[in-house]
Amino acid sequence: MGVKDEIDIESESEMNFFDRVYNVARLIPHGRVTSYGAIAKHLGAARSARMVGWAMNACGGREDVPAHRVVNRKGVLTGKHHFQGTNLMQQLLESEGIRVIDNQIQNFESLFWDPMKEL
DNA sequence: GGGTTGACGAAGA
DNA sequence: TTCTTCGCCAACC
Repeated sequence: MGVKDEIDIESESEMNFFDRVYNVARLIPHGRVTSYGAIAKHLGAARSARMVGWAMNACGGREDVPAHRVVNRKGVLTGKHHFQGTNLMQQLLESEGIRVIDNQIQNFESLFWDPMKEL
């Protein structure tokens, strides 16, 4: 029986960077948003915020990954162009009670969800 | 194999 | 204070 040891996720550190990004993104509660840098920082790569964005691009259109809840540090929907349609990202956020004006999330600081602080 | 790009962010001038 | 530059690392040309 030791042929295949159950590869349990003992530690997230063993996971790929992309998977870890998706894992955190899934934890974002509805009606809340976070930033790429916050996720990167939580993963221990504070300076790899770009990789988080790149990971979202690689996610494709996976519903498990609420990429629309991830914006840059300013609360601007910088990646909305990567979603289907022109303002799908904004509509998804507004659908959760988040007000978005001109690609800018209103009351961003209050809606901000810090994975390090919440987790 | 090397240079550029990218859904970012922090630090420096 | 704003503007510029660097870092980060994977993917693309």
